[in-house]
Amino acid sequence: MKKKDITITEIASLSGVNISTVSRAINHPEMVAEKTRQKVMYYVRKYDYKPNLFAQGLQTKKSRIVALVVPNFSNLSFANISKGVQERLNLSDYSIVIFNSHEDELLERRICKEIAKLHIDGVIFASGSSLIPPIDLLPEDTAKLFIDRDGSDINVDSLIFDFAGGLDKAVKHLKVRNHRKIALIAGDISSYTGQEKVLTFKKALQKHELPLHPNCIVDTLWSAKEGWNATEKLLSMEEAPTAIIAATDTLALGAIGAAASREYKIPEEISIVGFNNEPGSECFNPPLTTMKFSDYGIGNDAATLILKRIYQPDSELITTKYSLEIIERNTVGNARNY
Amino acid sequence: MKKKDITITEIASLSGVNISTVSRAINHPEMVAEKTRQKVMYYVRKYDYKPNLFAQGLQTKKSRIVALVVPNFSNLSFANISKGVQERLNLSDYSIVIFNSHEDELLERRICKEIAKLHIDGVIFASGSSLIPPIDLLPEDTAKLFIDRDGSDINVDSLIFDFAGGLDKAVKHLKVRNHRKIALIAGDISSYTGQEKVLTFKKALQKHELPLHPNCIVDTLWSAKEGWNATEKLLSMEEAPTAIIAATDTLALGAIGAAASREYKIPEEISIVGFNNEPGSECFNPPLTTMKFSDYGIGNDAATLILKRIYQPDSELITTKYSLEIIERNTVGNARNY
DNA sequence: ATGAAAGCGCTAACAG
DNA sequence: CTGTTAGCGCTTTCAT
Repeated sequence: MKKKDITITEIASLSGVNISTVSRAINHPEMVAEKTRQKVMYYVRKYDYKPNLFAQGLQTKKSRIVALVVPNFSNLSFANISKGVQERLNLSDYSIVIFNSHEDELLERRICKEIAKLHIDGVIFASGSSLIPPIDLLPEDTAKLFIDRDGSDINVDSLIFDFAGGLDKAVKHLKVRNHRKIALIAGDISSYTGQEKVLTFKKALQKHELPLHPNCIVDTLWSAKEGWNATEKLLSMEEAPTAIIAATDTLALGAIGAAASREYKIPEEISIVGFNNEPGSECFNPPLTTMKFSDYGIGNDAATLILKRIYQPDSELITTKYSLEIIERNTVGNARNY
Repeated sequence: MKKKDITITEIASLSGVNISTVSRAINHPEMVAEKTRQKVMYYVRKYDYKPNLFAQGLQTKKSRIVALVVPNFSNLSFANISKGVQERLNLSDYSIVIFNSHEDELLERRICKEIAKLHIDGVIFASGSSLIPPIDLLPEDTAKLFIDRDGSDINVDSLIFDFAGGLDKAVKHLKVRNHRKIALIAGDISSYTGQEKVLTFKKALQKHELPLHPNCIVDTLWSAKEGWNATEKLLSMEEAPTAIIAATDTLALGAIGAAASREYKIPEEISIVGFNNEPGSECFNPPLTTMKFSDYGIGNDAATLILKRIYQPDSELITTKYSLEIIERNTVGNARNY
């Protein structure tokens, strides 16, 4: 298959028209006589003409590529999000490329530079890492969107989860089952968003008239191992909590493992609730009770929104909040009465 | 930051030389007088000049981008592989973009077309899905590489795992512990590679003088849920196997969940071995005994190899096999004696 | 060692 | 409605 790609010039001479007419027939069909258009498109299809992205980009400064930047693959809701983005984008003949920053600040900066270099039209940052993405490294006219991080103060569209609402539901769910000492494995709280999570948790406890015990909010990164370690810490306290809320299912996976390894019966002796309903959490041992959002839907919305921002850079700033619903499985039980 | 990128022309006039000299100073330093070069590079650095990829690509037909195509994010070894690829590539000033085919044949084809359109220089296909990647959709001069799939027959470099060797070790490990009835959750066996896996398993059993029981090889996809379902099937047999080998840790996660939900004690009543040592499997309940390869190392090698192929398209075809080592954790025990 | 000039494939004025 | 033309920013002959 050495046959090199067919160019607009060749299509033009085949159709017996000028190259600019071919260009118009493709990009602005309404500017071309129906008959000419037909003729041109016939050859376009026959030879499967594809515009050369380099040439097109050189001219238009657009690549028709959107990037999705994720901090890791461990938070498996990213898989569904990416699928949602993918399918929506394909509908509009855009491509999606994924970058994994591996929760590394330097790498994230590097990625932004690459994105700039590739003249990518829009970037979706999926949260997880502690930092505000270095969007200053991106051209101003690159569309930007945050998932799970509020960018309204820096003029970036955002799709955020109602973590507060979810936490409230989770706490309530636990309180009804007699839990009085609830701990939070918070993920990364070094950031502003992280701090907000802590605040949110405190408020939820307060609202439900539950005490906040010292050391019951533990700061971690995002791997299962981190969840394990946090749980070790929690369960070795003099009076261990009877329930643990983990900020992600992956964290909860580690929490379950650690609790079980200490011979805690789940959910009889310790209750655990996760967040995100990541693929696989229905298969944990035991299956995880978790807070679910529509990951695929969010991906879809994200793609729709970024396209809108690409086409209409000055349209109104959007911040959408997604609610979380509890999925009851087998990691929550009743706390023993005192 | 509206300031548009600085171009080679501007650098040229700043340095008082012709643009072609600037181009040479950057791309072929040896062709330029040391002094001129210094002068040019001074301005290059001062204004952080970056060549325009579109213009460069239009000329050279190269993008300095390598794509990594994965079938899912569930097999978490992809995370480490991607990191290995990333870091090696960055060293050579190449970018990596990731595509997720979501185990969808159509999507995979679409992705290949996008890769062609983007004029990506090299593509690394990480296995998992059942099919041979549609590399015929890629230009002939795009470097290609398979991970975990043998492409030697179609002239593609491959990095493959010694699955046979790993399986042999796993079977032996189990046999020593008195297991006589061992089942395999095989992942997808509809493909050639899959069939080979089945054969391999049969051989391993034979070698260790173990019987192959009917229905003890189960064909699945790659999600945890699939592992769960397979295990349900296995454990509901009249005489259930005492040990299960799962082709990936994710599959094993489901296997553990299903076994536990049927009140099997792990590892006392059922032993489970995974493959790949995916991040998180050390935190399963109980922590998973699994077969490990150097995922980061493979990613690194993959990047090195694809770069070589890009620079020297006609260099000798390479097929490297990576061995697997067992990591003993807590999911394997002794089978009861009969 | 350096400059001049052609051209990669495409889009978008500008004419007609 | 269509053709002509001028670049987009860069690399690479071909001269000098």
